[in-house]
Amino acid sequence: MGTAERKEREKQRRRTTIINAAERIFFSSRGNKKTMDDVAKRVELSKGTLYLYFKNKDELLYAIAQKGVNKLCDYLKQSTSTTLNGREQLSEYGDAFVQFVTDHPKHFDLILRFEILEPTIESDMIMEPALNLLQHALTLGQSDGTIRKDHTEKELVIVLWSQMVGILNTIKHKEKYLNQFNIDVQQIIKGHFHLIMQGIG
Amino acid sequence: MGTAERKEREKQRRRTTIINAAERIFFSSRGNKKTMDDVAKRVELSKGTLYLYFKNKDELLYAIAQKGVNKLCDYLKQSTSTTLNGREQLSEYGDAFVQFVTDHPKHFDLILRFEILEPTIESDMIMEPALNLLQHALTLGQSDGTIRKDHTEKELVIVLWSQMVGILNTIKHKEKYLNQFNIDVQQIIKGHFHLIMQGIG
DNA sequence: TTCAAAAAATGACTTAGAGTCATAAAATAA
DNA sequence: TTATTTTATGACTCTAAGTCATTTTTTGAA
Repeated sequence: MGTAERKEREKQRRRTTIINAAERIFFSSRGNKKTMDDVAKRVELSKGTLYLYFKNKDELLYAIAQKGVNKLCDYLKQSTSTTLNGREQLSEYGDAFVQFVTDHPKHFDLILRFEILEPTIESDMIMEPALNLLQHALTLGQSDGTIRKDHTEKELVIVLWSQMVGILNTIKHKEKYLNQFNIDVQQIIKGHFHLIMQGIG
Repeated sequence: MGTAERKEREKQRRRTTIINAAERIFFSSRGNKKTMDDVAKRVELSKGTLYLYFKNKDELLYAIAQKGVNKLCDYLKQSTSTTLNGREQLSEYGDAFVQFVTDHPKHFDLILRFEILEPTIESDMIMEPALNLLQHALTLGQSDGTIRKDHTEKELVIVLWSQMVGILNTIKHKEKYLNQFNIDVQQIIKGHFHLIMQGIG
């Protein structure tokens, strides 16, 4: 009988339930309700049970962040077009990315968190799936001559993504400073893209 | 009589003593000795006293990070030369910065921490003094024609520094990932500088 | 020199929240 | 029906930051 299989499915379903409850808790702007106890209460399980499904709080957050990366990949796939050269495709991906951040700021914050914090999860390159998509544009550009060839696609994709993380980190954490100097966030993003598109060719 | 002045000086001296002790504690690679209790023990004061001199742990860390920024400014000043054009000066500053990070990795880690973490200190742009130096090179370059003028110096300096933070963050936190793909850190830094120097002109 | 007031220092205590584990309840299968 | 395995529970432990009533030291006027 397929008891084991059914149990496995139930386990997965419960895991998903926990992730969704946690998402609502962690993404709520309501004050300080962000503890595992809060999640447990929300999902109507005991705290101990949460720790049967997730090794620790970080693993739970990581699972939520992964959902975000999947969403981002959808955005990127959507903006993929065979009519574009590598350079144009890269630019499209940049726009799609900004759109994703605009549409799902909380998910993006969480992804940023895992880009930025001391790695707590073993296999920790949460963006990998999205980076692989980006890399296609670079490979394409290198073969159609629209992107420089003095660095490998892998190197370039890491440099580009790292720079992007830096820019978005500043936008998120230095809002006060930017305001203080009347610096427009849109201008920063534009400036970044201008530099990159000129530098990449 | 100058009692008040003397007291003020003693207060400053004690503050410095605490900062130095904390630096040795926080920068020690030895296991887990990184608590305020550990600092208190080291400096031979009670924990309560630490909180008379620093509002919280973060303020103490911030003071250490500021020492690091001062050191970095020394590096930048050292590499300033009137014989260079803006673009060349910028490049020199890049090298000086890498040298600083090499010489003082722990200080740099702490600076990065304040660039990256949710702002806990009110006036939170710890790098400001160093950014002002960088900005001189940009201003110079914009007037001698070696640096693009379609963005203000302030915008450019923020974009450049943010990108740099992103790159260094990746190097620090994604070491495993980079190794996994046999990616050389030096190549990443070079790639970054190549892109920037081409993009900035 | 004396001594009351002010300033500085103390460390036991409180707090918050992550993570644990002995125990109990539920599900399984013989 | 019942022994065994799986899943769930929540009271408890642990850690480290931050507090505060009390004590000690310093100050300066008499």
